Amino acid sequence: MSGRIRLLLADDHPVVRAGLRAVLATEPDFEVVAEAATAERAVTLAEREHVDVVLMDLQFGTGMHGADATAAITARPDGPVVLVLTTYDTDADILAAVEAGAIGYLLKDAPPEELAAAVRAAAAGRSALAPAVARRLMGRLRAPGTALSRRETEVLQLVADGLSNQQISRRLHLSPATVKTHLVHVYGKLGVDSRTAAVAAARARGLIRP
Amino acid sequence: MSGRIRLLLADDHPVVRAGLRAVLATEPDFEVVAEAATAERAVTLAEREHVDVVLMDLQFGTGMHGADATAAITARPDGPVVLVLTTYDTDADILAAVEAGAIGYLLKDAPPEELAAAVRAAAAGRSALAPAVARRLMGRLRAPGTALSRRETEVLQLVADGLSNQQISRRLHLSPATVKTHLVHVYGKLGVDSRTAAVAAARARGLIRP
DNA sequence: GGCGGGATCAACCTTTTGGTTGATGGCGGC
DNA sequence: GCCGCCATCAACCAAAAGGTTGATCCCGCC
Repeated sequence: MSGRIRLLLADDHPVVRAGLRAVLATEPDFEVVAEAATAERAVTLAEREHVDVVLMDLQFGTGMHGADATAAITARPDGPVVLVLTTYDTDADILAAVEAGAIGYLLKDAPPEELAAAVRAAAAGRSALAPAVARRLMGRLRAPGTALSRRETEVLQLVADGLSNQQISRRLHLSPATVKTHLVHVYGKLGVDSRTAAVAAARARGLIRP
Repeated sequence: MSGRIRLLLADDHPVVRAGLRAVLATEPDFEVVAEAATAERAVTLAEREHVDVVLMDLQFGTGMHGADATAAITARPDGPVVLVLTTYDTDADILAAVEAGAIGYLLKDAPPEELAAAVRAAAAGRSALAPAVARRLMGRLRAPGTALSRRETEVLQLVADGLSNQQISRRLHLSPATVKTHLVHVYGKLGVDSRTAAVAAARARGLIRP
């Protein structure tokens, strides 16, 4: 194994970047070589600097999303691996990050030791998932039949936006009966029995946009 | 002016605590004397240690909410002042913190200088609000007739969580008729005519937690 | 002391939703 | 070709939610 593991921190919060620096500085085999306050800057730095692992937030205040930056970085051959480090663990976020090529997914409340272990795993090409995240992925694999269809998700999103069945039927050029049918199926899959509960459950699972 | 400003950091994320420590350590007149990973511990430490300013997060993974801890700390005479430092800027959070007695409200994406300035202001008994927060409070003062009452917000939050009127009435020890009355008032204030639309509108305006 | 707003509840009625059953057509897999 | 899943629609009934009117109590304010 060659020298120290070279890290790039990508997070829009100065406090979080300082915290990561401080936490990672206690590990002698780590070296933080760059910081990025935006996703765009992270992509630039990842290809310009010699970096082994990128610690990537998903939500940036403005501009590119962390998942898009992850895709851009991992698309390059011989590029660094990307370890996602975020506050949220919704299905939508996790899936987006995994599909973008992230090698690991950590939550920001992780203790420092777990963080260090995940960075070493990522640098060695091994995957690193927070326990809560792993549980979510497992649950999704175990119960694939409960995934909402495209149309069901579309209808549910409009419900979350506050539309009535009739408004949804007009918006999607459907009969009100069809909207009701879709919703009844959604209720069954989510284990709820009202539109507001369905929206809450879908939000909690990250099935619709926040 | 007496000695250095003594600080207590209350946040459930180790990385954020380390970041605050690192950022505040660059100010020679600051001294971080304690850290708390839970709101309960923050209350204990705030009365046991000699502390001037508490930097308080609002959301803790489990247990007491930061606003409740703030209320408990500021209820004591000669206690420290509480400066709320959180990621969110919804009306509900801001109002809860202000009513709990917080002297300031900062967002975690604040640059270090702003953070330091706010701490000094708080220590001197002056209020410190992030610009986005101040804007929200102004907007609320300009349109007071449309502001939701405490009870209305409480009911609406439970609606957003997916509860039926009957479940809400049981949860809050109310009659179902009262829940309906509150909601009708909410619909009028928000300009909507259904519970799902009310939740969507309240979310868009930051009246309930995301 | 009155006035307004908040919080509480009741009765009544209309509209919307939820739940069920059933039916049609398309599409992909074994 | 048949089966399962998705998408579409209909009719019917029961339950929940929305809308109105009206009432009581308490509190802070001028």
